[in-house]
Amino acid sequence: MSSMADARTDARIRIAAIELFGRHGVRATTIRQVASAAGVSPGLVIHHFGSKDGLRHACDEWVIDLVSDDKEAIARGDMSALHRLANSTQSLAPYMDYITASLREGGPGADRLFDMMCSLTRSIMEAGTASGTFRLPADHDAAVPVLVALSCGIATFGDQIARALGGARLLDPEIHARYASVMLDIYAHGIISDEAFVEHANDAFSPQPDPKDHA
Amino acid sequence: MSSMADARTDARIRIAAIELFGRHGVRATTIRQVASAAGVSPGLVIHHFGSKDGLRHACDEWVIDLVSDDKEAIARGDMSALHRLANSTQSLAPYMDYITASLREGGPGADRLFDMMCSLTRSIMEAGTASGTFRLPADHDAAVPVLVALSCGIATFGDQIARALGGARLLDPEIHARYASVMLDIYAHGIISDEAFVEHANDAFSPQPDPKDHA
DNA sequence: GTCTATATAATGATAGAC
DNA sequence: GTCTATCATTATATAGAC
Repeated sequence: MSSMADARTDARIRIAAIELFGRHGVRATTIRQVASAAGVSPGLVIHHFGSKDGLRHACDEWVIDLVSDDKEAIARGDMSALHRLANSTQSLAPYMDYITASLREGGPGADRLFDMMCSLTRSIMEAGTASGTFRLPADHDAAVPVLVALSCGIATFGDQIARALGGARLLDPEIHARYASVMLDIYAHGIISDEAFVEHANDAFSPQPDPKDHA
Repeated sequence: MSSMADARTDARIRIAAIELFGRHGVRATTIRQVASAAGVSPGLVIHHFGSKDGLRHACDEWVIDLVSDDKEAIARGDMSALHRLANSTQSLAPYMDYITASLREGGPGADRLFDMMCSLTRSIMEAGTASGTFRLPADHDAAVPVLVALSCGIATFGDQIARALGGARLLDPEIHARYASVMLDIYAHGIISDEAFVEHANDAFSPQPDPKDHA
């Protein structure tokens, strides 16, 4: 249950990798850094995981299992829709940096991870829609990945939000209070108020690729 | 106005860099790749920009100026709020990959770029709120960077959205139509319908850092 | 301004001792 | 299982010719 003092060696390496991959990105993290953080030699990392790519694959699998377990646990419990969302958000929070880093890196592990995030989000949102707490757009298949991408955007660029508010981390109490309030407002009421213009608003989300450069 | 056939050499290098940095990330892109794409030798890239970091800085400055010009042009024109949003979205579309890549890399250029995106977004949203088209949350200082982060999330993870819908690119017509429809729905009506639970919903966006690991 | 050749540093991965 | 030592590759950056 504790950090990684009593964990098996391969688990310690994996924990250190998830931490560093999440913080600096997969590519920017070296095997030496992971080994150092785990308190082992670089050679041992290769011994256990075969290669850096093998290490990343192991991290992907571990996080995918975590999200999967999360989804099943939430499905079993009899919480309210908002409680389900809060539960999964808090449970995944320590790994959102890794999740978004892995998604950015791409590859089969990233795809399966995104799909699993969608699966979790769908089960939460559909249950909440049925109970009247949430209001998922009719096209569930499209709405779910969009919501996941929006949420990953917050996780990826949260530090910039914090800095724009004069802080360092989105989780700093004062910063986070303002963020949560705004986020709730947006998700509860939207930001487009004039319904008369809604039918014309499609253009706003249609960045047609412009063949001409601005050079 | 055309791509980069008739551009000055340093401009060609910068254009190629923005393209490759945006597509594969700054770190994953090598000077050799940029030089090859620009049709010059690796040494010439260094000659013009001093270092890879100098090249990235030049790209940042160029894109910052672009966003700045965009903001001023939009402020001058007498378009509707939705037209303003659509205009800037389309104008920035070819550079969103670079913008998000640079933001992820961090550093002073990234910070100034994010601030400029906020400045553009604020001017659009505040004008639209005044005219009744948009409904920006009361805490503008917090709402604006959140909206920028959400928008950057779509740009960063758009390929995953497309893949989840059976396509390859978010800009593919059928895929994009569904995305735009869902996005408009979310931004027009929100996704939380039960206002009675809104006051308890703060938890849903409060991922309190859990000191315990799941290992 | 542009190129080729090269120095230097860092990284992923291997080999073999303990 | 774990380490040290090392190889091979790749990348940034330099030096100097044209």
